[in-house]
Amino acid sequence: MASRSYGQYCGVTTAVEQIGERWALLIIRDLLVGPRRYTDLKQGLPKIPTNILSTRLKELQEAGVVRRVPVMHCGLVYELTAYGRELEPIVLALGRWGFQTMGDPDPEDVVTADSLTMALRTAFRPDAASDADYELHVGDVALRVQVEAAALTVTQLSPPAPPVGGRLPGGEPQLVFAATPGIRHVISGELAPQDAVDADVLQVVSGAPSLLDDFARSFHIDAPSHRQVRAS
Amino acid sequence: MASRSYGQYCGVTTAVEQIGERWALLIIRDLLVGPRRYTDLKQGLPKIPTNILSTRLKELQEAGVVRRVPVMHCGLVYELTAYGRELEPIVLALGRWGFQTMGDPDPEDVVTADSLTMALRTAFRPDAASDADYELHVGDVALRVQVEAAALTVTQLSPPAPPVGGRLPGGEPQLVFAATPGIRHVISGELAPQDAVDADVLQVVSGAPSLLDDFARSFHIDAPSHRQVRAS
DNA sequence: CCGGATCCGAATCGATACTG
DNA sequence: CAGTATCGATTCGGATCCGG
Repeated sequence: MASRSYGQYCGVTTAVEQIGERWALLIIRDLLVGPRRYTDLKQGLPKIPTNILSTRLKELQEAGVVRRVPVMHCGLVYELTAYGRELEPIVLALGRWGFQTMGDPDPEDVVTADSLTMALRTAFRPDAASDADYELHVGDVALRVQVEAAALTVTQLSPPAPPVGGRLPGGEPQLVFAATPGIRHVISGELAPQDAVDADVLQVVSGAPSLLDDFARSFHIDAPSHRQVRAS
Repeated sequence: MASRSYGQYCGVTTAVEQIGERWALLIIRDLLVGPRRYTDLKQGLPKIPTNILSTRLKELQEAGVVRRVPVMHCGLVYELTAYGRELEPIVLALGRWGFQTMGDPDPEDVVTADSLTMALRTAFRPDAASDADYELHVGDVALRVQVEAAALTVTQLSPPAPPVGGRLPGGEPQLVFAATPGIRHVISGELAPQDAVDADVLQVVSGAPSLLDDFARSFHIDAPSHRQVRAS
């Protein structure tokens, strides 16, 4: 295994040796949402081979990033250690960085509940957020998105996952809407919410469409000023 | 190449597809210090195979992270684009994160000028820094480390590299000292500078040893409070 | 169903050699 | 100086299988 060493004595190198292997950071991304079972992770990462998943989980435990916890009612879950949770700002920053060059989705690309949850966290602007209670649908994924006092709470409705805090969201959402991947143009500010509705990128199921403006203010990632040049 | 896709539509996934391949982040780390030639990168990453280096450089250009720039007097350099430079806070945060679990160096581990430069940047605390002018030696690497008005300037003396700003540091350093990798215990606060001198972790070549205390205050990464458990 | 382990072909990585 | 070319060693990906 020393053959995989980068041969340098440096903090960045150490970090990359611990979490730089293929799939590792995506496992961590999902675990940042909450503890997950092996099967949950496999479903959230549809293209990961099962042997890679178990290998990575072992390596991440070895590195002190992930912990294996037995759960009383049949089963066990993987969860981040305190050390692993320190990666949250880094993963969020990486998500913001990558967002800027996201193109259109491949036909085979999926949006999972955990990745969408983290995407909302990357885009959340506490200082610009107004209190609101949304229900967001993207493909098969349904999320309850609650903003209160500059704090974001995301609960997965479908597929259902236990809320992190332990409480289920009460009451009715003020706005229920569905989005296509084109919503990224709304998040980047290139497309106004009303125009997105007109272009069928967003669809209001119930509630006041004007709340979409609040949503767009609360969840925003600036488009890159340096016009990205990409060879196709 | 689509076989290497993670199959998800998500900012983190996009980022990892762009900079998550083996060696990529270490190339970026070195380029964050300044533009580098192919040969410079190869020397800074002694264990990278040359075909991997050229493959990564091509991929990073394709992703808009790196640019290839011809230089007037014979040769060409690679440099980060504006998009690539946005990774600086992420790489620094990763370096701080990884620093916490750095053990002792393998016998074959090396310390390079660029990795040490970035290590100093990760550890730099602008708010706690006092103005000073150091010369630091670690192995074959010699660095001029200047702190002025809460700003850090690192110049590579050996091996010599053109300073980023274009100016060579003037005057004499106030303190010249040599360090072994054990300096990480000083950076983490586990070892007082004086004790480090007594333990031969640090050696003052010239200047007032009391300046080492300023250095330790200016460059600091807290040890993990959550005592890391690592299986050996 | 959960939590993997095993097997095998395909792709990538690593080391060295070589070239304009 | 700035890379290609080659080739064996590893790892990855996809599928199947297995014990609870």
